[in-house]
Amino acid sequence: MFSKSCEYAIKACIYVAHNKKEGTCIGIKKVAMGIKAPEHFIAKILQQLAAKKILISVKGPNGGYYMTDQQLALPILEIVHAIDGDRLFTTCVLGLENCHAENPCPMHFEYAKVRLSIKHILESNTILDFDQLVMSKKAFLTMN
Amino acid sequence: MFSKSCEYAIKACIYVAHNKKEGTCIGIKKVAMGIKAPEHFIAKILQQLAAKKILISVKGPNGGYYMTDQQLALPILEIVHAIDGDRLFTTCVLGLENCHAENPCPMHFEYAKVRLSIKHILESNTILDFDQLVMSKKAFLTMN
DNA sequence: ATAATAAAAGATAAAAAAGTCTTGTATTGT
DNA sequence: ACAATACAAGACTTTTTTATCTTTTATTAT
Repeated sequence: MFSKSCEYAIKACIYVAHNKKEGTCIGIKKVAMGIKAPEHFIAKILQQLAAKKILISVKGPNGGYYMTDQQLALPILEIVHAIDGDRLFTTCVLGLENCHAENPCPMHFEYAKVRLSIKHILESNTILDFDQLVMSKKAFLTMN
Repeated sequence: MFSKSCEYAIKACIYVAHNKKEGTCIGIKKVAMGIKAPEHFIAKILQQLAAKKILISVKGPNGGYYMTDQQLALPILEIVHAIDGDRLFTTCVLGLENCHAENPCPMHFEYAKVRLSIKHILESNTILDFDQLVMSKKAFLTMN
């Protein structure tokens, strides 16, 4: 479904979202620990997300990453797009080069519905939504 | 979603299904061409499928693979299971080690529904069903 | 100014997945 | 029996993905 990078990206955003006060940063090391991701790997992902304006980076002592209220309100789909592009919604489930309604693979139409419901999940949930689930311990980013 | 091997496996089964008369085989080369898959790669996949009794292999001249009526009636899910195991239905969409209802990731419950509808597609369509779609040109295994 | 901190960036390495090649073995038509 | 055919099996290579390491640059507190 998602690339490993994208999984980390979603979890990292939720984790950064925990620090809501604007201007207060959370460093890479804490993020990496908090979501159990390799530090240098997550560093690159956060850079990409910052480049796509999904979060804000601050250099220097007490630097790190944070999110504005507007960014917190972004749907999870934005993160997926930033990291994996649109391959999730465009590549054929059976690997056909250019699978579409006029030249469909046997699963095309049935899978199209699945794709829509995935899209709906990613569109209707914001980063803040998932953060609140985690804050209220209704969901988790790691295992206990 | 599926591994490349699994994509090929599904297409190969549908292609082999075209030859319905029991005892009449289709060789690896024809299968590979018919679904545009690398010959040696598809060979291994067909071996795995034969080992799992999803199709039958025949050695020697005029040998190859064929399917019985019972095998034609198998749901696509059987192929997926044979090649990819159950990872599609068990691994967490956000990569958590052991994501379940008591320790769910933020997407767990919503994605569970998606998973069910994927499972439903794979259970309710047999190899023969997809073969008939292809035979009647309502679906394709390659691009035109 | 200087030292400490932390992200940025690029190079490198390890692991996994996908694809290829070679050799072996069974089967069948002649 | 023999040669041709075709699957079987394992080794090997390539590509892609994931992860790590090193150096650079920017920022800030002292």
